[in-house]
Amino acid sequence: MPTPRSTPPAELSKQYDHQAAQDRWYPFWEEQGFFHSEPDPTGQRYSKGPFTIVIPPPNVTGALHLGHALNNTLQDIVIRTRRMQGYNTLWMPGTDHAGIATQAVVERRLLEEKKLSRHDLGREKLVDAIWAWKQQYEKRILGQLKQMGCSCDWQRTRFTLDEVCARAVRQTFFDMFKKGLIYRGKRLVNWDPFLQTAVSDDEVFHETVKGHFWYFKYPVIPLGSKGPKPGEPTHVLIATTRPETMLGDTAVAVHPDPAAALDAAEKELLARLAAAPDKEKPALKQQIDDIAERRRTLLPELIKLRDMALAGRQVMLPLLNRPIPLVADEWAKPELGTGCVKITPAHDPNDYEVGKRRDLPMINILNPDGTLNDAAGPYAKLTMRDARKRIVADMEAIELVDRIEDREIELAHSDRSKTPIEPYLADQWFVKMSDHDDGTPGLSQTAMDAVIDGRVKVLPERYGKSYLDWLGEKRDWPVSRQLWWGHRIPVWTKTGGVVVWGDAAMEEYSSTLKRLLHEERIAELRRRLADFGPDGPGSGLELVFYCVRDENDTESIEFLEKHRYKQDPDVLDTWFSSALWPHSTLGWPGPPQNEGDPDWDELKYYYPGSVLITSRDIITLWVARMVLTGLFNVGDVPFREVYIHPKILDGYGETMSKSKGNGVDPIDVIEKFGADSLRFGLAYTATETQDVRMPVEFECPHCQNTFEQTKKNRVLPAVECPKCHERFSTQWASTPEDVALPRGAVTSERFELGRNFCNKLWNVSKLVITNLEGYTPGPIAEQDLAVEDRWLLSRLATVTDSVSKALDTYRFADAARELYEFTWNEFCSYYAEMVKPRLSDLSPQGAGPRTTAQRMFVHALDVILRLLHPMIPFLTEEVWQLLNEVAPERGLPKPVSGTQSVMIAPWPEADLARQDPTIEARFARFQALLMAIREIRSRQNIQSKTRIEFTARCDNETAELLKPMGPYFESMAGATGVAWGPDVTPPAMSSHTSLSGIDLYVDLTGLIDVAAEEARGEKERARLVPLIAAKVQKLSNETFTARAPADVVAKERAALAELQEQLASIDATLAALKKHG
RNA sequence: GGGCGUUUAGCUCAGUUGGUUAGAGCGCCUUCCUCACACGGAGGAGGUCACAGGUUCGAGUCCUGUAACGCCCA
Repeated sequence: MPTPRSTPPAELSKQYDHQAAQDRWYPFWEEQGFFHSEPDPTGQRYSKGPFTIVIPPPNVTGALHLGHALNNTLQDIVIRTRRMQGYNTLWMPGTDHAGIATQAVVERRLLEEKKLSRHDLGREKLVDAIWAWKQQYEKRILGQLKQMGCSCDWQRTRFTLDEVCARAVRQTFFDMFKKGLIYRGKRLVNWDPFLQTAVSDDEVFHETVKGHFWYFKYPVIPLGSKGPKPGEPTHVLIATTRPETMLGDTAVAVHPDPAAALDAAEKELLARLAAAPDKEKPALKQQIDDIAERRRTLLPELIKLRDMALAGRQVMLPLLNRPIPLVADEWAKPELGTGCVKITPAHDPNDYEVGKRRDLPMINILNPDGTLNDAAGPYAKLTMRDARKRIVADMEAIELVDRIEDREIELAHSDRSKTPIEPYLADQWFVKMSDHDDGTPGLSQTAMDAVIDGRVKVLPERYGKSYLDWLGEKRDWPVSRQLWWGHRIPVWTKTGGVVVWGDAAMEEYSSTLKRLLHEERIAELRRRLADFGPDGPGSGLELVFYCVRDENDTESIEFLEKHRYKQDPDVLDTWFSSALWPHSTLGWPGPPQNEGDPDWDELKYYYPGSVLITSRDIITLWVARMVLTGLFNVGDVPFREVYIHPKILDGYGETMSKSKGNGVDPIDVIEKFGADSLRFGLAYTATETQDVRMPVEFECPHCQNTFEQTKKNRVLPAVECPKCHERFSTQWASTPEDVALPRGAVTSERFELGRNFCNKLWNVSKLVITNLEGYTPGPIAEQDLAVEDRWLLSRLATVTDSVSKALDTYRFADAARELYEFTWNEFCSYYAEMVKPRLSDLSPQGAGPRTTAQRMFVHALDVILRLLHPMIPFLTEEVWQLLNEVAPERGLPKPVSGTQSVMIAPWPEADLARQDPTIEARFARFQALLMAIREIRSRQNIQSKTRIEFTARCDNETAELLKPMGPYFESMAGATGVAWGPDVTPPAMSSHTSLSGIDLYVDLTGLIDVAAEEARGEKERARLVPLIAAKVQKLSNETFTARAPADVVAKERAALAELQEQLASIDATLAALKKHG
């Protein structure tokens, strides 16, 4: 593809056309192959070696939002910078299948649109439907990334469910299984009865709902037939918010030392009371009184019950008439409720712990669909809700309900289906995270060590702590999900019926197995069989687990299935495949087996990656797991550095999300402001703090008016523009009339900064380009450099150096701010203005300076473009291509040909030898004087066309420095300097400003507004007098002069002298004005 | 309950190891559509740096406590 033509210079528009640049240059980059990387193991092409980033794969549940835009912009800035710096850069892109989230979205639509459940549809068809969704959103997401300008290696795009990733998942599971790091066990999970799957803790939200506390009496079973012992309670009183769970009760607990527990609770309350603010005191006192009351009324009975528990006594579970033990356990808090608590180990997390401690049976009363199972006896097949009604009624009928209280309850809901969660005991697969029995580090510890010893650096550092805290708990990782969309667990299980264990049975199989399978797998099978003796694991029904490594090992699978082994129906947690992302995408466990698989060399060349850039909410779920699987599978960390960037919040400090309606679609921003503005705006806000607030606004599609998005209007399906009063639709539009309205974009004014900056850069580029007539490339002789040239080269060296350093250390905002300041306030406001006279001097004697000016101007722009390219790639490319036409060879000290694209241009080197503090100081004086003249013009209301004259009283040295700047005062302030030096006489009618070391007088004969001058003088006086007083006091403080460093004291003295000088000269001016007035 | 963070101009944010008179963008006011740019130029107003103590010659910056807000974990 030939290089597309930029717009011809003569036709350059006043405003930067971002759309045209994006359309022109992205395809160009892609087709030139600039995004693609190939391994270069010998280092022939890239002496600096590889620089690798793997994308945090966005999930295919929905389109990208602004948080993704930030994440990917920062990655692109890093990768583009490194590419220009000469690294062999690979940015590995792809998407994540996000099992539960995606399946939930598709299921919900299925239900809404076709009134079908997943069971109506069946596994295969549902999975097909989800794949169709995935195709649609993957395309959308990758399209969004491209519109943002992301320079990913698209040829390598991966998806966490594709063949390459699946192979890695199977191999990892197999290896962990073989090493005994994966096991199956019972665990209480958050069961979503609607979706019929376990959901993780992260997918649960709590909501306060109105509920009740039911007080039930469980009869004590008397000893023998004589009835209760004298003084012994006949009933135990328990309170519950979920009466239906009593069907699964297997004990009632009482505290083992209720007196001590009350004392401890009281002591804690007293301590809190002592420290509490007054307004909280009454409530605490009330609680303390309550404990005293309990000690009198409740404690004797609790002690009796405790003794009965220790004696092994039982109570009768009403309705089911099942004897259950009284147990002594700390979970029963004597300061709360009735002091006794029913224990339902299979349906409550705390009770589950009690059950494990006290070795209680765990009775599951729930079917996966949320109805009760046979364990519920007469209540089987009822829903939980119906069962509750029946049970309460039945308990009342047998007079075992003591009382019912109203109460607010924190009820867990599934984030995916919005239905209440049922705690549910289920078989789950786990990855063992704790250390090994022999004391060697387990998976958690290896990942912790990598951060502790610095093999992985977490930035900003504080996030290393959350990583270590979380891993430090070494909690086993539950990896099964009862879903249909995901990596199926590669374990075949033989259940029920045929009970097979021990060597005899093994013999029966081994001859067949030997023919079919690897030796090591047989050994593994044998070991497992031996481990599972007659008592092991679980109920004894599931006995043999067989893990098949290779999905295509149809022989093994057929063999297993012929012998009535069944594959586990569950799939793996999405994070299991995401954890492998940094090495699976590079072809682990290679070498390649199928045509098109990534070459094994790639892992060797690109792994470990250089940096992972992500946001803080997945440090634990994802980052930690990538580190541990990387170490486990590859033997090395997945990346050297982790950079955590801030989160984007809306104007109210709330997380942006589609469900709140405050989400900003990056595409809306791109359409309105351009991708460059989006990127620059995001980089500008990416500081080291945790959050970025971004006020959100609607844009009316009728009149383009923008107005604030509020908590009220952001949930409306249609909004009326407050200006033109026309209506437009939002993301919530659903009725035909709302949908028919034009859609209003949701953006943020924060991106105006980026747009304005781009426009400024565009225009100064235009200025350069249109002034290059007759340009010839060549070096510049030192003596030909003007003051502003040397100043700019000095600044350019400094800026190049500090921007490079900022980008190296992920200080994106610093880099963006510095480039903004430099480009706008120095390059545009000063250099461009100062170089104009030379450029427009077409006389023969002007030819030399003009040539120098052109070479300088184009060089500076060239460097600025390269420094800004990673942040604003499209605009810089557009201008780069224009420069390639009008000044194909350019640059200092020696011109070189502009590269085919700015994205492959070399990163600017800071020429620190050009830093010149003297010239910068001189320039600063010039700027101060210039601004003072402008200020006088303004306060005297002098027309811009009116020329003025000024006199500067200063020392000879300053005069010599500033005199040569005369022409710039002419061109930039319309002012002529008529006299310079210590002995000048101010004009009779003049306006005066006192600067440090310079008294400026602007001749205002016939112009002066005396009142304005007096006002100004008085104002200055009012400002200076207290400053001087403060300084005098400071310097008369002997401890200050004695203890502060000498240079600080000297500085203060000098400052005081100067202030006093300024005050004196203002006083003189005021006196003169009075005389005239 | 534990951890992390934030609190600086009307709004959104900078402010490096404590050291001149605390900065920017937007908004606001005045003025100018002058041949790169009104998405612009020139000028201006606006802050007891959340609060209370402490360390120090000196605190927006360091320490302690308080309050409000946010995020993560339990």
